[in-house]
Amino acid sequence: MTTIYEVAKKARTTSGTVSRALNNKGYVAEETKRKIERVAKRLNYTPHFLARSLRTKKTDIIAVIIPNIANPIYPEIIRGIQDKAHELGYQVLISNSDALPEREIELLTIFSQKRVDGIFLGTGEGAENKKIREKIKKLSEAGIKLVVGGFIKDKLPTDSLSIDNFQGAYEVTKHLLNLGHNKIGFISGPKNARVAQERQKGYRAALLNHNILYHDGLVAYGNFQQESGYTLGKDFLQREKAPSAIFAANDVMAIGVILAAEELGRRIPEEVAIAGFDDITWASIIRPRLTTVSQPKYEVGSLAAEMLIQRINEENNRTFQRIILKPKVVIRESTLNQEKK
Amino acid sequence: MTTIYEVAKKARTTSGTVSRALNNKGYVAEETKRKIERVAKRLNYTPHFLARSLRTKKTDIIAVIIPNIANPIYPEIIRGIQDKAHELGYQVLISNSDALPEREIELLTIFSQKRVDGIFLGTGEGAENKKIREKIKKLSEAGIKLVVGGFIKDKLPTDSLSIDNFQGAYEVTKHLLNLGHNKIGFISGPKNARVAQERQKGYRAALLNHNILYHDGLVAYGNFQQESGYTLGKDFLQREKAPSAIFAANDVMAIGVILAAEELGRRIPEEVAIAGFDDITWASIIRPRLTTVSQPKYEVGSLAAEMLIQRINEENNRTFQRIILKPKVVIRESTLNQEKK
DNA sequence: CTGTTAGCGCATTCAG
DNA sequence: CTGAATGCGCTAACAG
Repeated sequence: MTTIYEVAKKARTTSGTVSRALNNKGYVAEETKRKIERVAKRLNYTPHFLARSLRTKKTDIIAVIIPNIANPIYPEIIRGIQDKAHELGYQVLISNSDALPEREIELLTIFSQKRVDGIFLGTGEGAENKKIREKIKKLSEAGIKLVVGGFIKDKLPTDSLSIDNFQGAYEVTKHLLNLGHNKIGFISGPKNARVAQERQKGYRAALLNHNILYHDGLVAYGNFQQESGYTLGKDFLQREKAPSAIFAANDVMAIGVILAAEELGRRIPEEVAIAGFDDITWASIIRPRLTTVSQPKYEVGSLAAEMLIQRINEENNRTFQRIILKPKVVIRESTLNQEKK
Repeated sequence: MTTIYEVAKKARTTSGTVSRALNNKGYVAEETKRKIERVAKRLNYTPHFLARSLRTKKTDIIAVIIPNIANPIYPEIIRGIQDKAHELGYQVLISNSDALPEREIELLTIFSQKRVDGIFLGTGEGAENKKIREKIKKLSEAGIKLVVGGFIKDKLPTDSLSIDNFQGAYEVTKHLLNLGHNKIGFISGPKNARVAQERQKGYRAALLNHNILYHDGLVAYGNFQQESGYTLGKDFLQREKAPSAIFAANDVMAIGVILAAEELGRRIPEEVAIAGFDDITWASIIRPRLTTVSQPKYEVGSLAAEMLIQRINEENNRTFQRIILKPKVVIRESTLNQEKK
């Protein structure tokens, strides 16, 4: 590796001047600057990232912690983060927590050891977990730049963003109710997953609003995987008094329900209407196309990266942003069968 | 931030000893060691990653360059890479090249500036591009640890792995021929994409093997996106003498073809058989389920990470591995409609 | 077994 | 405008 000293030597000057010249900082005569640039190029000089970082205390790297990159809602979010980050000169480190609080904490610890400039925590159950809240507080106090995505409970000392899960669920449920369904099954996520809880609350509130009794027997708890949607959906459909509509807390499970309905020979939406949440790519490819709640994934990612990097670039701002994005219900054939052209 | 010096001071010793104690290196008395550990814990000491890296010349980070994380074949590969990397103590930096050679080169340059210990290049057209080949050679000579995935043309001075694209395509095509199709449309990828070229060769070889004339008119060039599969598939199907089978160079385009067929009211596979390549998750969810060529994505990622990290941990080994994995044809309803239970 | 010393490569003082 | 000196925090080599 060629160092700044070698460049300085060949250019008959010193490291300080080379540094200033190459970084366009401070004064340096046009002529010496040109000379230095020529020599640097000839020697194929490239600054040593680590050394520079050690000095400047900036790595130009942000870390992203998400439950699982293989979960179809994340790639697009990640792409949004990456594009914005690259645009602003940052690289992106990505790790999976599998939504395990211990793992999230472990990763937060690793990344806060001065290897990255900031961290985006796309939390699983996340902020709902006490240990994680404490960890976040601690990091924030230690000056670690952090943005939390997903569900945010308290006024944590971080910037955060999430979509309005309650509202989204409320609205799809209302859509189903308006179609005349009064027995709607809900397939939730893991009991401790805050996102699922919120969606469940939205579902419940909509029922209430329509004067329909909330009934525990119509709520099943899955794990956000297709298999669980399939199993629980099948169970719902095989009951003596099966619900006429099923709303799953995410699209992946909703697709499982569609497969179950198909297997049982139930027509969708005539015999059973099905709705999901997320609007993953495949929601509009599967047949029937899936009614769901759409969140602008790419934009969420992009916005998250922007918030984080902005936070990185300012000192001691103790007012935190809390952005809650409005979701949008997308009505498709799985609840309403009518061609619109 | 608390440094090693503060720990040393409180423990009434010096930085060297603290370093040895905390890293379990060299000799250090049990007692002093315990003391140091206690103090370190009390002060909440955590080593400064950059400083350590500058000294040891290791970052414990690997970089991954892929065309696009939002392309459904990548998340699983990435997950394989991440899991293996984490297991071995590495973090993973991920960037998208959008299969643009200039972008690949740019990213290779950035990452080789001592910010990562090694690079996995999951190339788009990649090794087929002269500039990239040169770049790879240069980096290899400079001692940068590199593993290239995807299609590999020459005996480049790097480890590499890819699946046998030719073989996979050959076999699905043979499958179609054996079903009696003798007019098989092929939807390729971009003309400069080596992967697509190889798959096309496999298609062609299978035809030849069955004494069927290869016909340019039966080959269309897409861009690996669903939309192009849809458009080109529709075009094939609306011809006066439409092919009775269509083989697309990847699943995403094949799904586009399925949608086109559906829209035109053609029954699959009775009126048109459809096959893809990759076996993405959705290939088995879409109806009809898609016949395709399966590659063990998670394992590919895991293996790639393993190769790279092994390479990182050895000095000056100038013999390079070239692994070519065997793909497997998965027959589903889109070509062969029969229930098997 | 432990303390001292040096230096990784750079950016930033501070004199001049 | 430029050179010299300093130190970011750590580990490794060496002397004791």
